[in-house]
Amino acid sequence: MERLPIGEAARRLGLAPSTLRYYDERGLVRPAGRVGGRRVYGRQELRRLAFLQIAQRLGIPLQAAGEVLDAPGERWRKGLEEQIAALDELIARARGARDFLVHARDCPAEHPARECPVMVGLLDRMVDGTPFEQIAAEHHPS
Amino acid sequence: MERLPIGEAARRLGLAPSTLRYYDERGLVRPAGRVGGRRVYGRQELRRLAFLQIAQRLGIPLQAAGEVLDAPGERWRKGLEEQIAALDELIARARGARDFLVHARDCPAEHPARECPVMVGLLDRMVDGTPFEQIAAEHHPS
DNA sequence: AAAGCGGTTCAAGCCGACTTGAAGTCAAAT
DNA sequence: ATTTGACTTCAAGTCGGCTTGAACCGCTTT
Repeated sequence: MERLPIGEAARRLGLAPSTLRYYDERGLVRPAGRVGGRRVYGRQELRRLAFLQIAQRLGIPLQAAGEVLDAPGERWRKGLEEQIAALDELIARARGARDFLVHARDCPAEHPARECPVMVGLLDRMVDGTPFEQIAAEHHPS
Repeated sequence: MERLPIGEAARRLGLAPSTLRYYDERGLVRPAGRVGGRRVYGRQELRRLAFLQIAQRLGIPLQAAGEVLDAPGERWRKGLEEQIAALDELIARARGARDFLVHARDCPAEHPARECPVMVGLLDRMVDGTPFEQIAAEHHPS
């Protein structure tokens, strides 16, 4: 059972040791134990770190991710439902935005954000209160 | 030609007036002008704000979004290419993560993050250095 | 014995994106 | 005449997520 010192654990996940200390302090990922006062990390902890990394790259706050990770049975599943819904929304928005940017890129106007009628029209709808989510969804019906 | 005071402009976009002042100060969105010392916003500025809103919700830093918006012709298109690529990556990651969470949700284990073999296996691959992008891409080939 | 390495704690600093508070201006409504 | 409301500036505060710096410890290598 390999138990890695902080530096090695951090290296594996592409993080700085200070980050792991910070996570420890915040109670997000506590080391498996201490050996001579030094933090040592095991598989479980590395997995927790990996999980947090994924969550974080998707814009989920560390706090929320940590809670999902610690929630038992039912609560865990509920937390996941929320995150899945959030991801579905994110994906829809991203696809809408992508189409939008692709259009902008292909538009012959010199300054599409000012001249392109499609782009301007879309922005104007936002200005008039239509949430981007909706515009994105229209253009990209799930 | 309607020129809205800061409060009205902010309301239209669901922002706080202080946010618009902040954007002005940072040079991201300057009001169309001043009337009696007060900021007034026109269509162009509202569109800029809408654009920044979209960008921001996708995790693009304000600075970057503002630069894309101001870049002329070729540079604009280059900036867009980058953002489109970034979005493609984001979408791929999000879809991978979604599958991952869906699996976790459907896993009968009490604590999937600890017990579910698929989940644990995935996390372990990350621990061993495989970037999540790659794992996500495998599971969700574009 | 001294230097280097990798850890330790604690406090402070930094960045982005704002928000909040204090003090003032101005026009319209009571 | 005064109060209300929306604005102005400027300085400072907040929050998340770290990083940095100072001082120290214990082991190994030179």
